[in-house]
Amino acid sequence: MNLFSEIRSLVLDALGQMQSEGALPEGLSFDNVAVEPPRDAAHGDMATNAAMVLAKPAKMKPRDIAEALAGKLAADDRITSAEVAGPGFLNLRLAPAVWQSVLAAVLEKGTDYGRSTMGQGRKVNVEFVSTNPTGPVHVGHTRGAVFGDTLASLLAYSGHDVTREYYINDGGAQVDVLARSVYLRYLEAHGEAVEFPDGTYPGDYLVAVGQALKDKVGDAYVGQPESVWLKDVRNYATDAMMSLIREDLAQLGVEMDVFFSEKSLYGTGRIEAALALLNDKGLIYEGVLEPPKGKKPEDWEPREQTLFKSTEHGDDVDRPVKKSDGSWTYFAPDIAYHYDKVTRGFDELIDVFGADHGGYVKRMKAAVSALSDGQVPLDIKLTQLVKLWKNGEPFKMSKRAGNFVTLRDVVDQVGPDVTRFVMLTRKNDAPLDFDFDKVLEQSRENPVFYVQYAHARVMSVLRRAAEAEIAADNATLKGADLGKIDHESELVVAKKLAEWPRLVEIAARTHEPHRVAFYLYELAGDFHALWNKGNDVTSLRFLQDGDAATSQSKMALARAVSVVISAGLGILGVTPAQEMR
RNA sequence: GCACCUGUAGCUCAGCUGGAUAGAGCGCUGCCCUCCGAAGGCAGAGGCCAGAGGUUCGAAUCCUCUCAGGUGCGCCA
Repeated sequence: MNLFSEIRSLVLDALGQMQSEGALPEGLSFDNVAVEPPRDAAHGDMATNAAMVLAKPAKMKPRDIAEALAGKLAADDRITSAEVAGPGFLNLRLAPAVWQSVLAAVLEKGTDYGRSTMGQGRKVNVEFVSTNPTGPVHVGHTRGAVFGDTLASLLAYSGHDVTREYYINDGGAQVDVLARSVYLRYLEAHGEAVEFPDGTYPGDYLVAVGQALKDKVGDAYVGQPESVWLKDVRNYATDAMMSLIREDLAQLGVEMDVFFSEKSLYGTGRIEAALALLNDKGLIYEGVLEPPKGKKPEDWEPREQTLFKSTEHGDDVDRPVKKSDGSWTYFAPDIAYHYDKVTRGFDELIDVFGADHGGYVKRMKAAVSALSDGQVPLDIKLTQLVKLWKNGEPFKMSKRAGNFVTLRDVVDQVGPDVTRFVMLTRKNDAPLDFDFDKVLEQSRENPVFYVQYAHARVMSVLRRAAEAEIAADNATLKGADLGKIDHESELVVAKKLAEWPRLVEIAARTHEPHRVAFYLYELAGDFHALWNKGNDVTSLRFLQDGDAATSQSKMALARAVSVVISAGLGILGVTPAQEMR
């Protein structure tokens, strides 16, 4: 139930009537007619721009249309007033019964209130994290992990058929480096003194892998050349890293549906097939790229390479798919991978990258556009850097993990719920400060706390009701007399709840899950405000001494708040607090 | 040099794909606890939405240019 679309339907019906009565010309498009909450609540509950949007095509004065429309709308018993304002806005006020019906809907549908069919079951693939299988997940990837996972949940909640996917970069030179690093740890496990030259991974997390390798193969690889052990060690090490990464993600509550191996694309003809398709479209050629101007690489020399004509699909320059020695660039398997996603029948693709991959956006979009003949949209979301703070200083990690802060470092300190929520307190394309002290602070400044506190307060009320022997189970609250919820301060909260379904659709459409976190903060604020008014105005308290019926009505409102908070936190992957400790 | 992102109150940030007098937290000023948890709430001051043009009934939002910060730019992934 989305109240805003209901009222919009009402407006469109009224406009249709006006047409049939000749008060409005035929053939107008109502697509741009919007019904929104006005920026200033003093203007009313909802506002429509219908008159202004239609004035020009109808060749009428906006105020004339608005006046006529107001007359129609005022006849509906949901509308208590319809006033023309400003250049032609129509401000609507809704009857308390409408807001009470919102509460009833929340209690009836539970956390499914707000669920939308907007996605119409469209298949969406969300690829995220996709960190190299060479070590643990670090904080930068953590933000992408939370963002991607939450976006996936949000899309599922709004009626999409979502697949969460991880692309394992196990096909390039970095996994050879990993293998050599593990080999050194393996030698170390045999008691040899080893040094880690530049370009290897010195992190402590490989110690256990080297030991495990020793336990598995004994001394079979000691003193042997790479040709003997490299392939085996590489496979062994990447498997070990992937299980490490899965554990890290599990700590955050992230579960992938598909792990897709880059390696599986090599030697199977799949890269060749994808490029052959591009070639058939005339988008592959041999050529020489210009050096980047201004910042010329020292050792630049022109070389002929196999290039993808990405400029035909919106890129700035054409991109190489083969190195000058004839081997594939990183881009080539990526093309094949995205082609695979297209052939799996997804209606829409989403990639979540770190900001340092911003340079790949245009070429990836160009590739998908070419491969799907423009049929499958690809949205690429970039997550900006996370800066960690502790005790007022930038937080740096010991060298143990390889000189970076890991997901586990963060989760161990503040827990998965706080980690997830805080990662969404900024929109994805703004940098994020993560302050270990502030995120655990118990104040309004800390949105996690503030939202959880609101939920805990509702739970507290329900517990107290039980102590006072007032029934407060869901069935009872559903049957409560919502007509008693009519004080302006209470209706403010109900109105906020009415916005939830609309917010879900906006957040899903824009691929911006942070909107959910901000909404919950606002909802919590409205609820806390009402709670505090109960200090002065006893009739606003949720529990009314000796009046079970009224208490149950008030608790129905409180319960509705907790339901929507639960639904929102559910999308964010955060567990609602039952009490604050 | 080019591309992408960012620029909104003293500080940290929202701002509904173009709506009305631009919002919140912190900080500042003044209030509210014999009262379901004050871990909270109420009120006030504080703005050239980086700057300049343009598009239209209407711009923080769209277009162009400029300035400032960030991230990248073939033979790494």
